[in-house]
Amino acid sequence: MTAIKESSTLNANRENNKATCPISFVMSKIGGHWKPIILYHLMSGPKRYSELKKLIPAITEKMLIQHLKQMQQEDLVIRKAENIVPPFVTYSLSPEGEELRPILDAMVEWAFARDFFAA
Amino acid sequence: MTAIKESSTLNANRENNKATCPISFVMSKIGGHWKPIILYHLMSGPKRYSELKKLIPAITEKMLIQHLKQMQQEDLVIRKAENIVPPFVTYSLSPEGEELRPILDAMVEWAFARDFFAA
DNA sequence: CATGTTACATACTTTGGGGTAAGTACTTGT
DNA sequence: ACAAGTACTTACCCCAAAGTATGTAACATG
Repeated sequence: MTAIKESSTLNANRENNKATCPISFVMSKIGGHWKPIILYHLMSGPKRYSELKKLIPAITEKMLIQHLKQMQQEDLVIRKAENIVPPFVTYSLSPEGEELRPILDAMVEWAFARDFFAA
Repeated sequence: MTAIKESSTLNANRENNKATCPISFVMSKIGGHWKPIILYHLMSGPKRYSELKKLIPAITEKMLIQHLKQMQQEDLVIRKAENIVPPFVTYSLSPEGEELRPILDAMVEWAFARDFFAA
């Protein structure tokens, strides 16, 4: 989880924005390159780690678990592991994560109302 | 606007995500450190360049115009300049920018429903 | 006993977003 | 003549997020 240098203006700004702008606050939770995509796929139901990998071919395993862990720590997703071998781990939206739906839905709507046309 | 290296996996991924995930598509428009804050302030009405500066003390002038220009190019904000000296430039949400309100409002609501308590 | 499967971990490198600092144009006030 | 105000521009640097590569545990199966 790669420690962050305290006393960098970068991070100071980030923290300040999170504390003073609700939009930035949300962005700090679901922003970045991969979190949106992971959330998007989890919106259609719980998924195995390997399923997410297949659904998001471009993502590296490092990025996938890194963000899953972060979102888990922030109580946005739930990790459920069957104690078997080979492992069987399922990720799903937590109740708090489910409450993101209005936001995510609004985004999807906005995207499709514009020049976004996915397959 | 600092040219971007073609053939970097970083950017290739970004482009791919924008094209395949509506959430990422929206994030590519309103993500980053400053765009959310700028939009947040523009939600309460048109603002002068200098007003935005005062409202967002931590932002540098470079970042402010950079993002204003980007959002202007993407038709999210409108720039209106009176032809006087000293200059008088006003920024406001475009019609397309206004359509972001449901998203932004949902974010604000989510933020306040959680551990976010701004002044 | 070697190979496959699943869900990770970790050291090292790259890169692009953001920060710093300084300068510009044009006019008004003193 | 010089400072002040407004809205920028530009060159240079830094660092944290993302990418690359490789390794691990624990069993199941041929």
